[in-house]
Amino acid sequence: MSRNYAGLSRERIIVEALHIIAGRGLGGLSMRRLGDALDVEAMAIYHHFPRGKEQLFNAIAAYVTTARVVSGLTEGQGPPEAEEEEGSEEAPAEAAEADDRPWDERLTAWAEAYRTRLLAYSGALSLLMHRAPHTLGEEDTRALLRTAFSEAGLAEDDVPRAVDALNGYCLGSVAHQVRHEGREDAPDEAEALARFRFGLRALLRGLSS
Amino acid sequence: MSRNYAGLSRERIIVEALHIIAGRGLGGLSMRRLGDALDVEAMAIYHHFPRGKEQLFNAIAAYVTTARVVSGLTEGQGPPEAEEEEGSEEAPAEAAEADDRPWDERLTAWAEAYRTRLLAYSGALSLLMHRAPHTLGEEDTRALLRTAFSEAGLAEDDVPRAVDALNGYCLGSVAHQVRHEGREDAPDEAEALARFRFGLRALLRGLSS
DNA sequence: ACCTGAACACCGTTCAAGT
DNA sequence: ACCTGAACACCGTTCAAGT
Repeated sequence: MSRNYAGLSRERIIVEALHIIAGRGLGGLSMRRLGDALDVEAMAIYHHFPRGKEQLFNAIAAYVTTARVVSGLTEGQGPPEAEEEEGSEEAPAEAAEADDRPWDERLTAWAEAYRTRLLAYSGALSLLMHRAPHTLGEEDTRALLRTAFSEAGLAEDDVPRAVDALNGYCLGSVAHQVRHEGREDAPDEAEALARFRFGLRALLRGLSS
Repeated sequence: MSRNYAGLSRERIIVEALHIIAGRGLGGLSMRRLGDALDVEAMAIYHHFPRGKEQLFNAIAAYVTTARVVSGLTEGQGPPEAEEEEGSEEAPAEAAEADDRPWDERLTAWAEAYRTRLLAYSGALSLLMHRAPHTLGEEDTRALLRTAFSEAGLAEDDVPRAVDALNGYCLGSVAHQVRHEGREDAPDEAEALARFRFGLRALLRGLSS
């Protein structure tokens, strides 16, 4: 086989990797398998992720925490992945049109969207456990949450605590759900969503009182 | 080298595995390295975990969710690991002496102990993401939490939702903290604990109102 | 710049064998 | 029952080479 202009890109690699993770689990993702899926020798991936699998994992974690979920899978916007020195090719920022809904509706909407995203990439959930990507998307999110909690009347010192509590609740709820998936006593998605909302309402009520 | 009565046991293997995970991360745990640490050929481990690394991971997850933290590390009680057919050699059940403190104190005490345990084994946190061990310890815990929430005056249908919310919050808070560890803007352990308590109080207040 | 192909050290697991 | 040792298929990564 001669030359192969596979038209590889960070995003294509990440999306394909998420496909494999969805199908065979995180342990089923190998550089060679990923290469096969991309019609490329495994080593070609190293040209786009010079620091190898670790860097790919970081990029996936960044992608999962900032990509938009459109259909059943992916169709996200680029891999932000600022990661140390790199010049952070960032996503188009989504217009961020002023949202005039009350603070609790904004927080609820954000939380449910975040939950949906985490659930869509649940196979990669454990990657998020040890990687907190430094992306603009994350900063935007924190700003959004901080503003909402300020509007809710929280003391200045309490705002970052409330932001962390909400983040923790969302991540943990999805983890708890995925963790029990496939068990006979596991609730179905409808009940899981009901439970998520129940706890979310309680948390927001408790935080603002 | 002739015979080698290494005195291997499930518990010794698990504890040693957790040592390696603490030192080199989950990715640094290999059967061969684990064998070396136990002064044994890697293949000896398969006699105690016939289904290999997957079974070992399950056992570690079960251990982490039910072992007691004594000193800096481990010294937990045996690997419960009911796991499908197996006859569930369970831990001695810890006497479970009647606790007459009010419900919110009991829940707070449980949550903080759980957090401490998760933090002590934070390297194995991602193992918990896809494995929910079926142990007596877990059942005991759910019973304890259910009772407390019932005492708090929750409607019967709301009790399991509250239990899940609390579980999710604890797991997610630790995950969120570990995720940001080593980042320059990460809070220290004192502030992390303060944030955990802040969110926990809010959640309990919201759940019982 | 982008991709290949051979090579190296390491990995999980099986299987036959030892005591 | 408990452990060894060789073997096999697979893995991540490096490096020199091709275009």
